[in-house]
This record gives sequence, structure tokens and C-alpha cells, in this order.
Amino acid sequence: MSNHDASNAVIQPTNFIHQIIEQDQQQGLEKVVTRFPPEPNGYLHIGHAKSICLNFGTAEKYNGECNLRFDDTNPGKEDQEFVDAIMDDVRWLGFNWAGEVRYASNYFDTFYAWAQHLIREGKAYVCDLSPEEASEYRGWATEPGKNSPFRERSVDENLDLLERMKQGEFDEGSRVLRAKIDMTSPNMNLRDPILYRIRKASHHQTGDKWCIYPSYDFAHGQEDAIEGVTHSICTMEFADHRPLYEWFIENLPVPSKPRQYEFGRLNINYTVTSKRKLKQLVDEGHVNGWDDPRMPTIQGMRRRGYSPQAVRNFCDSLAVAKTDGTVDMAQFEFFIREDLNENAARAMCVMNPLKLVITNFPEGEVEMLSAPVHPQKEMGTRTLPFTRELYMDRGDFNEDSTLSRKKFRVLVPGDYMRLRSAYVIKAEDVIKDADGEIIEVHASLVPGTVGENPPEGMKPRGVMHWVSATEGKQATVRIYDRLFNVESPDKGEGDFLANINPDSFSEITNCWVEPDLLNAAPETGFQFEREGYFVADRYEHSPEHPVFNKTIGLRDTWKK
RNA sequence: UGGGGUAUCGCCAAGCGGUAAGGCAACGGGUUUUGAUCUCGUCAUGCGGAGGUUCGAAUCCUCCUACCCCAGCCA
Repeated sequence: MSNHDASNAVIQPTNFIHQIIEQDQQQGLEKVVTRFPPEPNGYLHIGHAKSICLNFGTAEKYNGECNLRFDDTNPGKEDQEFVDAIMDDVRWLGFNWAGEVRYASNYFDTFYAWAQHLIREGKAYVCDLSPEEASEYRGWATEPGKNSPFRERSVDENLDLLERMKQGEFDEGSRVLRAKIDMTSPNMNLRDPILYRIRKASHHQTGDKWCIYPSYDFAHGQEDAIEGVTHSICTMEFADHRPLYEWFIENLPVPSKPRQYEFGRLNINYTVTSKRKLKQLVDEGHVNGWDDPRMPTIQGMRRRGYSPQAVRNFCDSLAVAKTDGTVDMAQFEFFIREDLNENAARAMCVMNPLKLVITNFPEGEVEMLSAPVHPQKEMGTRTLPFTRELYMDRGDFNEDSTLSRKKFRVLVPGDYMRLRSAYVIKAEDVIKDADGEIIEVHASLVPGTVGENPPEGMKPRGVMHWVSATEGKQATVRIYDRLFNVESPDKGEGDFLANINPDSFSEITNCWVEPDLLNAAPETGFQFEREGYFVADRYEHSPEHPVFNKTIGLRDTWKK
């Protein structure tokens, strides 16, 4: 069991950030404000989900607010498509951001004024070094950098140059605005970092208004300050930037003083979560788009049938610490199953059909049986049409009647088996085709065994699922397995693509399901009993052409 | 290498000087018309290593080791 309190919400473990917040509150902090600041240059994945849960969850926990803010400072890589998808993802997870969606680009005018402010203070200058030259001047870990020859330009010249950069007078790459900090700092981020670079690209929010765009460093902390963010939570790789983050907060007339805190990124084994790699999987067609059910994207998980609650429970179970560990996929799967077991309606689906004829049940007759939607919870009942001709799964029949009852809970000639939510039957005969392949099993039902135990001496070997061959419906089932078959696909020598699991996807078109399943709304999750959890496909499922995606199998503890 | 960060059970972790929580996984037992669920139980004389301080150390000090991040006009 995971940690649940009385209201069945996952108890969030305390973490160092919450400890800090509680200390701050004791010092008089009134309202906690956080933000989730994605760059709209790709789709969100499970790692972002952790950040979303942390930021929104923290605000929720302390009755504060959390903003959704797009860090859109690099128009070349960004797109409205991603803005839309990200908003959809955050909502799907069940979070509401405070007020309107924010954009870094909302504050571009302010940033420009602040750049001028730094120039006037003698703390910023326009540098004409080429990228290559700048790299040389920057020095290296063990060797200090050299001051740029443009470092001592006059305030007026800097102001003029910056204005002309803004007007588009200069080529991309020809000039940048840099902060004047310390070219000998052991922290490379402090060696006169770039504030503005020339980018003559159209921006998805501001169009062609700007020819210069602020760098992440010159934007992020100020965005936080403008929005009154109190705790700016980011991942560990930004720890090196904190001194710079603080430098801007100290040297600019910002309206508030946010603090940055870093936590360790989420890694999960058997998958990848780098935007570059995910994009490559999509672009090269190794998966069918960003929402392919095998993708660790939020869109992919959604289409796979993971519920938002399961994703949140998983994220909340994760510790917020500075360690960079890798969580077992099994831990995620636990929360997916836990949620689906609790909430998914049960149904039957035969995926490898074998005709089963009930010889003592009249032809043409349909008996409507009633079965619970859920074995433990009160979720009502469903009706199952029982007929003379049924389908059972081939894997549930074996011709060898000497098989151990304990190890093989399957139908064998001369023995009994329970049909789930229906009769106990006894296999009597096997019909084969010319090639010797079994094409039908004939069996007789034991009267009075629906909802009742059979008479003494007719102990069923096990329980199996079934669907009426005449009343059931044909459906397509898509089987998904992990995309990679090694624990750390991105570690090691070779290309991570070499670790792709060639059997991660298969489609079965000849499945038989309970007739009611045709009416399932897209994105409804079910447990196909004894098979696993499946979801009606978000886009392609319809009553005319039912399509179910395998979300995850049942926990399977029996050993051969 | 200079800077930043991290090391506690197979995995994720709590622990904040008083004698190793919890979850996942695993392994046993019970219940069961899903080999599911549920349920009961087992699972670190040990906290990267070596010293030291202390009545007492995973927690404090010293040195060492390993791993991750930065050195984009990316975020």
C-alpha cells in the first residue's frame, strides 16, 4: 500500500523545499507563490509532471498560488502548437493556474528597460566579439577568461548600440549585450553572461516586434520577481545559475525578491526523457507521434490509459531531493494499477479466440446473465449474453488432461472449469481441422452453477473469461510494451535507438468483446479480466470500429 | 582539471548527536467465480571508505573515493 490518508489522497512526504517554506512562514511569509515555467519547444513528459505536481502541489498545500508561465525567450525553437498542448496537459493533470497564462514575452518591455538600467549603472555592455572569439575569451575551468575589448564602452554608446540591435540594424551573431561581472570567476556563468542576442525571428506571441531576445538568465528571475513568485523551484542543472539569478535580483529594481531552489530531476528506467531524444523518436518515425502510447509524454501516457490521478499519485510518491537517481518503472506501474484496479469497470475480451460450443444449451437461445461491474466496489451490474456458441482464449485450453491441476488452471478434456460470472462447464470433445489444429471445443454446462458452487466432485480447475460468439462484438486491441528493452537506453556506447524494443507494439484485430463495450466513451479504462487494463482509444475508438489500447497487464505472480 | 551537486536495503527514500521510518520490488502464508484485488509475515548490528571528537555518530570534524552537472549568442 502506498501512503494514503483517510480521504484516500496520497500523503506527500515532506521535503526540503516544504521545510524551507515552513521556516519562511514562521519568519512572516504570507503567501506562497510558485510557477511552472515550461519553454514551449516540445511536449511535456513525465519529468515535467513531477515538476508540475511539485509546483502546483506546493501552492495547494500552503494555500498559495501557482502560475503557468511560458519561458518563451527563444522564438526559433518555439511554437504555438506546444503552448496549446502544454496548457491541455496541465489541465488534464487537474491543476488550475492562477489568473491568466503568463509569458516571459509579456515582460519584454520591462526587460529592455532593465537592460538600459544596467548599462547606465555601468553593469552591462554591448560586445562585438563573434561567438568563436567570445568562447576563447571566456577561458576554461582552470584558466580565467579575458575581458572583452568592448567592455569599457561608454554608457551612451552602449545605449545607442542596444537600441540599434533592437531596431534590427545588425546581423544575428554580430553583437550581444553582456553583463559586466567577472571574467575570472570560477563559475563560468558569471564570466560576463549574455543578456540579449539578436534573433530576427518571428515570435509566436510578439510577432516581429523584437529583433533581440533576452537569455534565460536575464529573464527567468525577473519573471519570477514581476509575478511575486516566492519560491522558484527548478532542477539541479540550474544550481550553477543561482548566483547569477541573485545578481540580477540584487542589481535591478525588481518588485520582489524570489529565491531559487533546485531539486533532482526524475529519471525512470526503460525510458528516455530528454526532449532531444523524444523528438528524434517522433521525427524518425520510431513511434507514431508525440502521443504514441509508448511515449513518456503526458499526451502519450494519456492515450495509453494512465489516469491523471495515477500520474499524480506517482509524482507525489517521489521524494523531492537533490539526488539524481533512477526510479523503477515498476514503481510507476504500481500506481497505475492501483488506480485502475480501484476505478476501472471489469469486462471480458477474448484476444485469441477459440470456439467453445455448449452442447446442452439450446441453439438460438440467449440467456442474459448479470455480472458485477467491479468485484469489490459497488459499481452496479452489467448484462452478459450467454449463448450456445462462445469464444474462449486458446491459451485456456489444453488437450493434455494429465496436466497438474495446481499448475495448469486451464480447460482440459473431461475436467471442469468455471466460466467467469457464468456456468461451470466440462470439456467433452475437441474438433480439429485437416491439419490437426483445434478449431472447436465442445463442453456441457453444469445447470444451476451460475452464482452457485457446483455439486461435490465437480471442482473447477480455474476460472476463464469468455464472450458470446453470436452476441459479442469484434474489436481491435493494440498491445503496447516498453519502448526500450534495456534499463538505461541512453547510457552506454551506442545509439539509444539500438535499444528500442522491436516488439513494443502489435495490433490484434480479431478480438471479441462484450457487446456493451462498443458504447464505451473514448478514454474510458477497463479491466479485461485476467488480461489487464485497457482503454478505449482517445481518437480512434467508435461503436463501428472499437479500438482498445493495452494500458498495462495485471500483476502476474504465478511462476511456471 | 576550476566551480556546482550527490552518496542510507535490488530501486526511490526518511533521518537534522540518543542508538536505521515508509513505499516499490522480492520471498513465504491465508482468502478469492480474475493465477487480479485483499490480507498476514520476512527483508540494513548497517548508513561510499579511512581516521577523529563524544558516554553515545548515518547525523559533528579531517582526509579520501565514486558518480552527476556547467564551460551554447539553449532552457
